[in-house]
Amino acid sequence: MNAPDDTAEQIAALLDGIVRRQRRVSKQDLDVTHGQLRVLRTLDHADRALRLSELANQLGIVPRSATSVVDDLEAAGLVARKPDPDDRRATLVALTPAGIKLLSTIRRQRRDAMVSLIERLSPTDQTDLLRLLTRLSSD
Amino acid sequence: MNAPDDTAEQIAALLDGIVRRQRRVSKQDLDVTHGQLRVLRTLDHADRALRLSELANQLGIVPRSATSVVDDLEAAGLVARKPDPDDRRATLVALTPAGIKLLSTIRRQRRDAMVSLIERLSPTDQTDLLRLLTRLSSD
DNA sequence: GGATATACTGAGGTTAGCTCACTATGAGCT
DNA sequence: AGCTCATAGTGAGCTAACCTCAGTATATCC
Repeated sequence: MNAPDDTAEQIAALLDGIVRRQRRVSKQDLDVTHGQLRVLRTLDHADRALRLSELANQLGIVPRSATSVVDDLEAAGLVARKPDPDDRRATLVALTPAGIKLLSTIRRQRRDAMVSLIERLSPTDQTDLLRLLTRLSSD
Repeated sequence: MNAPDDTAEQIAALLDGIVRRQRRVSKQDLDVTHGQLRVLRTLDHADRALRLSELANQLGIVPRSATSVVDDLEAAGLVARKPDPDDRRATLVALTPAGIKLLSTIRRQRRDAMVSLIERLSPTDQTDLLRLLTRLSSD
């Protein structure tokens, strides 16, 4: 095992460990799962209703997987489905007032473990990290 | 949503996305799963047989979860269990020659998607990333 | 108007965890 | 020695977050 490999393996292990640990912690005191929170954030970020397939695409998952998450969020009253007036095959998914409220509560209380962990880095370090991770994501 | 929150949320999303995507890719052309590979690497890194509970601890999972991964690896002939001579309650887990060989094949062929992705960063960037992620991991 | 493509969902599978309860063994106390 | 309590591993069974494949409804294109 030479040095560069070792560094890369260490980074891989850290990335993995951070995500895994935070994901586990995050569900402990939140009433939504990590996957559900990702949907809420994506919808909020888009600032409009998204088609289910659009949502799946932005989440990097297949549409069928998005269906299930949206099912659960809809049952919890946090998002609502409505038919797309332009295409009767499609379904639009939008945050409900309850969903918007929950999201802002989570943000205000820093209940999102991953985000609050990252916020412990200095702004400069956050910028550096963002740059490096963006490079890893591109492609 | 103010700017710092936005940066942290972007970082969180990237971290999550990178790990998720790479994990999915990694199982496509490897004959071991991501979790199994983590065990092989941990044993290799330790350079000795580890107790099941020690292994679990290093992986950041509960012992019961390690049992299952080791079961599968043992069935594949990549690791072997043997009783701990010092404590008859304990089991030691060690890489078999086949496990060592597979691990070196994976490394030589850069078949580990996450590691090869990271290796596209310059050594300097890798060092920076390692530093930042280590800060996120500590605690 | 018929072939082909696209949007979603039902059914069912996998990975990577988890808890809870049990057995076997070790360690400490009297 | 005997009793209690702790520790190591595992069986049983659960969950989250994905996946594929097949099916239905609608749109589009020739």
